[in-house]
Amino acid sequence: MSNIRIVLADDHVLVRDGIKALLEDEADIEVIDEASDGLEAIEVLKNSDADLLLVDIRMPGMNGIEVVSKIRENNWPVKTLVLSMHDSEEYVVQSIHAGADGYLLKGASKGELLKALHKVAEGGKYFSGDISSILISNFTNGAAVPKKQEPVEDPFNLTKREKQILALVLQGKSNKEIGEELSISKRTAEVHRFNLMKKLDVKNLIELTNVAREYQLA
Amino acid sequence: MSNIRIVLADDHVLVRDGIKALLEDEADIEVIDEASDGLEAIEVLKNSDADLLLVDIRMPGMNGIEVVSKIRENNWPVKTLVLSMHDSEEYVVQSIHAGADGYLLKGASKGELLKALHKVAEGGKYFSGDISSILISNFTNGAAVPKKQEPVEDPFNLTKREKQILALVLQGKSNKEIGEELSISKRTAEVHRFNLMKKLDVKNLIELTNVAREYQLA
DNA sequence: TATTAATTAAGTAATTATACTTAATTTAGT
DNA sequence: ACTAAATTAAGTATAATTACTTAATTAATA
Repeated sequence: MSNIRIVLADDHVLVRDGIKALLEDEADIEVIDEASDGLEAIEVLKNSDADLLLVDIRMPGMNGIEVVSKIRENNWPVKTLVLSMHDSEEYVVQSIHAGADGYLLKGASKGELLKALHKVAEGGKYFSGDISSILISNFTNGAAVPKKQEPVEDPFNLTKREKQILALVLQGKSNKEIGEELSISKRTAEVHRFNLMKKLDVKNLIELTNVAREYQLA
Repeated sequence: MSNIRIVLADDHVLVRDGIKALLEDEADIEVIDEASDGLEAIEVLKNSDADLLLVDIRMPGMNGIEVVSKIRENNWPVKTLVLSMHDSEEYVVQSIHAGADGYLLKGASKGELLKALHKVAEGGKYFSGDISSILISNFTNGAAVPKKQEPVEDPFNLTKREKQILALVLQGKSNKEIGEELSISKRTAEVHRFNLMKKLDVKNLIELTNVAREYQLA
């Protein structure tokens, strides 16, 4: 197995140096870059082939959780291990939601850090300590429970024909196919599609499907 | 502190008797009633001033989770501790969602049962064993919905880059925008998109979003 | 190191969608 | 019956996607 290439992100030089020192004599771990805040971390990651980002939660500008979110949103092939000086319930849950691969509480030892790094680098998950209680409390107090959305009255003033066309669009049909299905000109279907986009204020199909889903149109 | 008044619900007499025997020499615990299925449990609870329902998941008619749901729905002032002979992820999550105050796995000892009973009776929560991994896995796969969605190993053989492009496509980005974002040619983005469509065997964006959602790709 | 797999990117064409505008017909409501 | 709204459809242009092929350059793995 190859080396684990790590990027360190923490706003305290001392902390970074400390961690580097800890990892110095690990043959299979390599700190290839550092960042002192979230934005810098993003920049660094863009131009690196790091395997893993070891990131502190609390940082100026963009915090660790936001960095993790960004990474996951864009599907960058980097694992993320979040370090926290606080075992706040909030942060743990947020990190998990953001898609972090692991979470280490402040009390973590060197051994635990190494264990976590390896586990995560291999594609696993690592969450330190007894966070089940934290998770459960969050699980039960509704925060993690998806609220059921009430059926919103279509606020877009779609006409019947437009709804009809929308349904077909959402089935992946092309304007030509829609035209054939409804026995109208393909150009007419185009117009309807155009008007739909305008009314729903979207600029592409993806947004259209999202809005349609959200408002349960069609 | 007053006694803990318990109602036992389990379809096996033997199990009920066993638990009663276990609790017999506990001064502060009192089994005030029993039920052999879910419906009976509901009836019994209506006409009692029990503090806690100790209920098995698997029961004829109405199962333990449904009973818990009913109790929570109607806001009856009874704590609920769910007993499970199976440590299925499914049940744990469902129980928590239903609003159970505690969950005991089959491996639980007498000591653990007592601990759980006291904790729950006091208004706390008790979840046995290491269910944090269960919770996390359920927590992370999107909504904390108790739907049984197997952790389908992406059967499409998408490469890292392809997953990355997929994420951007699903954000409604055009090939040009994707190219700019990843600092590659728009033509390259086109190729990736083309390969994605082929691999996922879809013929338009709509199907792509559906498949991606279904398999939780990206 | 050898070899496969992944990423990159250009070429060529055909098809589709986007972004409007204008305007002729239906339909529907008052 | 009158009017507004809805449906129809064409014109014009640009942009984007689809559907391939070929092929060079990295990475990863055996």
